[in-house]
Amino acid sequence: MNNRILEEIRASSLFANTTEAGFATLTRGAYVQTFPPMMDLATEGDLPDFLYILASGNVELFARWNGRETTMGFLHQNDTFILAATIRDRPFLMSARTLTKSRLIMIPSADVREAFESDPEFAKAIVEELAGCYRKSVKQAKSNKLRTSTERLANYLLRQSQKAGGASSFELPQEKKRLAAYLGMTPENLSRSMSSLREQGVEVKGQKIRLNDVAALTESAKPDPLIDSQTT
Amino acid sequence: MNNRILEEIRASSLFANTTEAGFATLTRGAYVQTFPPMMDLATEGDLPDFLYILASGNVELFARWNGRETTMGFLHQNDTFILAATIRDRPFLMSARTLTKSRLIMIPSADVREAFESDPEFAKAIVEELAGCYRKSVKQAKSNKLRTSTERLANYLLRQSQKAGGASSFELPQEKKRLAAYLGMTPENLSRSMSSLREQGVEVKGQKIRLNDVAALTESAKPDPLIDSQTT
DNA sequence: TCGACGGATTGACACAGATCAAAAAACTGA
DNA sequence: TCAGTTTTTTGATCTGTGTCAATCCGTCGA
Repeated sequence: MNNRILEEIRASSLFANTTEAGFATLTRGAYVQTFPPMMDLATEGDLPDFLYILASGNVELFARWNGRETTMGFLHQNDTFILAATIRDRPFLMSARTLTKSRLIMIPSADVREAFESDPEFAKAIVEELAGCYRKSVKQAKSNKLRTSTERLANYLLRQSQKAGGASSFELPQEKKRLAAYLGMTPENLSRSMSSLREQGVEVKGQKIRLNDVAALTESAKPDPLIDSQTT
Repeated sequence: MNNRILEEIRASSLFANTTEAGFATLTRGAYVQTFPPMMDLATEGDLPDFLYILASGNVELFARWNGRETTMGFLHQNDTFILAATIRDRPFLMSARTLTKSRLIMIPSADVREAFESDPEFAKAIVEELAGCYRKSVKQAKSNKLRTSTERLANYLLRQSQKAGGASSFELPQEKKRLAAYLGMTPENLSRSMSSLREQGVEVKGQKIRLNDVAALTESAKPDPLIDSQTT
């Protein structure tokens, strides 16, 4: 494993404070692999062999039941997945696929569990990460149960604007049909919801979004830090 | 703090393997308190002062947004709550209230964080617990997004039957209006869904449920271990 | 025992969102 | 560049679920 890759792994917040010994354990069997778009990385029900860390690219988490499929979330740089399954050595609850060409760091599950036992700093980072994942999941559940689909969309747009440094103009990071599934609606209704938000200054041109009246949108979307804040 | 209470705390799986030193840290400021029904224990947005462990009774987790309220979950004996918030020292995302008279063990958040740092066994237990909470939350999200309300109810009934040791007859552990909120539907529709499940042998008499044809109900509910299994 | 209250059920109706169909627009790859 | 494919949009319609209102039921305290 070459140094550039080791440094790349170190940079991930999960390993920032890991001891040298713990880091050695984690990287001895680790490797980095590049995947093409639309490649399945993990399938729900399988047992975890690796902990994945997304070094670059975009990954979709999704789940199926009874012939239906929905999007559970999107992963971005430095996000981990399969962590809870790895810790408990239980089957994945969600599947993952690349949306764009992606580079993934893969660490054998057994090594993660060993480093967790031996390195308190790593254990602490794991707990922070896990608590963050849980809190994100609770926020999503609240959003889905307490808001209508248009309200979810409006707040999603405000969060994206936030993420883009408060820019009033930004690009949707994925196709609309996936965004629709993520927000728990059909593509047809996403399109209609976008139109209905025109009254609040939302302008859509392909993947480009422009918020012409953030104040009005905020007024109607009523974002709540206990659902929408990024800092978990 | 008397011995009976200490033993009670020890019995909770979170502390089973905790070292003596860690246990001392956790219990030095801990106390046990009994609350009457319908008492608010925590309010979303507040910062965690204590980690709560439910020694006996029933507690409801709920959340509000924009004047709406929904039930996020029910807690039973030995369940913890506010754990993720305590770990990250972040505001609660959910509120909690007692449904029945309940006894709660309360451990100061600072002591939890200290024990977590100093006792690897406790840290391990925390991670297991947290991973379990996260997985439960993901399962709920899948259920809500992939199933219709009647499907959610049918699978809920099968899970309850399972919990009752596979008994075909059992009691709903809470009022129907709370169950409805938990399942993401109105009380009116819960009632109608129950009626529609009569065809699959579901018999309702007040809080008493009787499943006269588990095979037929299972056939139509299509339970999935990746959504419905209790063992996370 | 009775009355009062909250919870549960039933029916009528409204509405958000899904489905189906078709056209338009945006990509894809030779 | 252009055919072929996929995604997005638009319109029409349908369905599941929510809302409102009335009634029923069970519990509990006087």
